[in-house]
Amino acid sequence: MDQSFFPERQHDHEACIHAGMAHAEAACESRNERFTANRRSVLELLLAVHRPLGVYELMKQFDRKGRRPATAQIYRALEFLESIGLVHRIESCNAYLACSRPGRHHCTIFLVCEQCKTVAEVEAKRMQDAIADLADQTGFELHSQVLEARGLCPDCASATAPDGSDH
Amino acid sequence: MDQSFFPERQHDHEACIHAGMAHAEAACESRNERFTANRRSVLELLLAVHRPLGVYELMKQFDRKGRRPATAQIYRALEFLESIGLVHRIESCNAYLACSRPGRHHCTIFLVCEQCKTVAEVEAKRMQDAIADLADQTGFELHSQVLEARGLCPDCASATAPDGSDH
DNA sequence: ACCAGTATGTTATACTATAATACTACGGTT
DNA sequence: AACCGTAGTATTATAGTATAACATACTGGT
Repeated sequence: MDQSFFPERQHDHEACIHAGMAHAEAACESRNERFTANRRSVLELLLAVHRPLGVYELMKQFDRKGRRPATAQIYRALEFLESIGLVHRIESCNAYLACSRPGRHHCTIFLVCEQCKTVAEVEAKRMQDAIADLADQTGFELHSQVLEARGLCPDCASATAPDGSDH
Repeated sequence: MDQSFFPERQHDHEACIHAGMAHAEAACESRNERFTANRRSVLELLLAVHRPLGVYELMKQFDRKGRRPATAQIYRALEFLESIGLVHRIESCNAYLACSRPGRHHCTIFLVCEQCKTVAEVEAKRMQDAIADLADQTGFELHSQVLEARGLCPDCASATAPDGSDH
């Protein structure tokens, strides 16, 4: 069983944040967009966890020398980050997640753990194909799709297994 | 091209509302649940259109002899209707849709028209299978899924086609 | 008539989202 | 260097989504 789609317990999270920021830096540069302090802070907060954060959560953690930003500022940063594919909105959580595979614009599905809220972002080619076919059949002009699965990640599933066992 | 997944322009909408209410009646009866005035009104409003309605929209149209209900009442009715499969929440709209295939508990995907907001609810067996396989591969314990496609319904797609034609 | 359980009415509050406006920082032009 | 337009920020206000808490009313069974 391949669990590598969910972040491993002992993965090097510092490296993972670092890579995210570095990629963002490059992505902005290549588009001639500015990676401002506002945008930087929001992305940093999102990269710090592998789960979606709501705007209030972001706002509370966002510390610009004591001042709390208004929601509008957070949304602006999120909108920008989303527009260049660095952040995804998770519809079933009304919250935002740092992209774990930036630069690769594959169609993905989000596996959302209802217990620990961790989200795995995994490629969903088969589903993409199924949706495209379906659109063809129905005459629907497909623009985008929302694919989210809800349940328990491997760790939480084994922790809450009916017999309490874990193997 | 099969467009029957989207409601036809000239379909008998009265019959369609009627059938929805009749099914709801039966569903409540069979579960020993009460189909109260509150629940009835909300479902009627949703059945009156083939698109998702937000809670404010429901509230405004909801006329209990001049009195506007509070949001809590609407949410209570929605929660109940959703729990017995008569209503679906469309995550990407933050709004609620009357089920167009009540009684059949298949896995479905919602095709949401971004122009006219009409939603088609179509069976998605292939996607269900793909997700189940994916869950197996990743050790994810699947509870439910959110499948929504966004784009243009056949009518709106042809109306906004680049050449303006419609044939 | 009473009781228990369910649903409602109401108030309050938290969270999500966007509009509008004024101000500021940056880059390019002359 | 002064000017100017654009993009981004700061701030205020407001709309829409969602839930908690509590009192009241309805329903069915004994």
